[in-house]
Amino acid sequence: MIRLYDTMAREKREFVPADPKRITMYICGPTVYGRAHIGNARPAVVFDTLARLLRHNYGEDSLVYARNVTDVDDKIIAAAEAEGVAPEVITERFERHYVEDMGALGVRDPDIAPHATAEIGPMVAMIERLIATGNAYAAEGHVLFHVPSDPGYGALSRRDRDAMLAGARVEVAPYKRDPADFVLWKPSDEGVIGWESPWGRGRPGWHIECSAMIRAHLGETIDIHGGGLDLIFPHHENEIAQSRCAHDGAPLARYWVHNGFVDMGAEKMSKSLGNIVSVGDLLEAGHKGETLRLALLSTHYRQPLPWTEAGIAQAKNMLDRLYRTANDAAPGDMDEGVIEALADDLNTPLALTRLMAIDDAPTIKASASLLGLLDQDSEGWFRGDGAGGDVEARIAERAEAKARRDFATADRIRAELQADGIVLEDGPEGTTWRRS
RNA sequence: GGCCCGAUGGCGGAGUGGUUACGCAGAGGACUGCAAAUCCUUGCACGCCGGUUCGAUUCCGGCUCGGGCCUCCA
Repeated sequence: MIRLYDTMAREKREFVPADPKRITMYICGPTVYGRAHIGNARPAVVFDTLARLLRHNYGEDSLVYARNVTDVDDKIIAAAEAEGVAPEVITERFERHYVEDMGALGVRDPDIAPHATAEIGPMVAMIERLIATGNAYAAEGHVLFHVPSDPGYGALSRRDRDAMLAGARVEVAPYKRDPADFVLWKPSDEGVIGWESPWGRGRPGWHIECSAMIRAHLGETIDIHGGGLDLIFPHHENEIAQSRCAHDGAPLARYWVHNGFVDMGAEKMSKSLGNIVSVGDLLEAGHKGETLRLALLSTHYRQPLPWTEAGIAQAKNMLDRLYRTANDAAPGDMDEGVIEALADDLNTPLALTRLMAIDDAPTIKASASLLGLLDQDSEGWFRGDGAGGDVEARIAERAEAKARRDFATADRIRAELQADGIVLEDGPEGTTWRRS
């Protein structure tokens, strides 16, 4: 039995899929206009882990996991203009980076990765439907969702109308009937990416993209909808309103799952503050993707995650130990304790603790796969792909020195290799090496 | 200002109405020519003030501090 904390209910609920043979999960994916930072990586890793757990419990083919790519957006348009290139140049470049970076973190590709620009038809259709039901209206080339037309609005974020208006920090556009109304479609100027529509040439608003793609690929009501907790309002609230109103009241998702933030000290990590750490930078700095993944999983997904060098080092040390113990064992049976921890609202810290406590190599190997860890063999982990160079020759040289009890020479060789990041370990079977 | 979330040892972090995990780092020991790895041992905590209770880190209230959202930021 899997339990998940449902943001809508604000409590852990037993997860009961509508159809155990076809579980549907949708995660808000990246807007591809820049390199993914470690905070962007958290939901990708968290929901990848949830997907692994669901597949383990219900069967490999039981899950349909969709993660979209937002490839039409004002920030993309701005980035393209700044570089003087077409938007596709930007979106293709950063989607490629995103896939590479997430791959390095052991994130499997979702089953479906819908692109907003390829789904304009369904979006227009949903907007037309919302106009027909009286939940939306066209004004000055825009189409807006009329929030007061949906009495259920605000249930996920638990805010009432007054609270929303009290804190509004954006000037209300004159064409809005109500200050809370949000854009479904907006006009595109000459030269800006756009599509013909019943309301003129334009482009979709962000929220309608997800609603329409969910409807097109997964259906009217899905089992799990996930994303970062900053998306609760307005993004997910708006998705809920659009989808419910367009689907005769059918709820959009049965479970809402949100991950917490990664923080760098006291400050929120954001591009505007310039204190971001991109996954690419971390990998370039020599950290392995698997280390970053473990660091991301060492805190429960709903808790804020402090991102520090010490935390990365700890994750690396833990993996060293796990790889030593697991050696190159073939996966055996999974540990029930690990499964149970994950099944309790994805308690990855507890699962990791239990993983560390296992002393049977095949069990470690199998259990780690649920967490997306220990995916390579130990030699790959400790030595990497790079050739050992003359390491073996130096080891032989040192063995000769040791044989004649010339420890000064032996220690000098060991120190020289150490300086190159090569650690020697003398064992009963002779000397082995690894990268530090 | 409104809504929401959090506060555990040097760091990370789980969990619990009563004997308080575990990991990383540190210390001591074994092993080693010396190391490394491994094994053994080990110190260190539940933000503050009240309340409920035989008993609270755990439940309730207040406070302080921190974080998030408040119209397109994971």
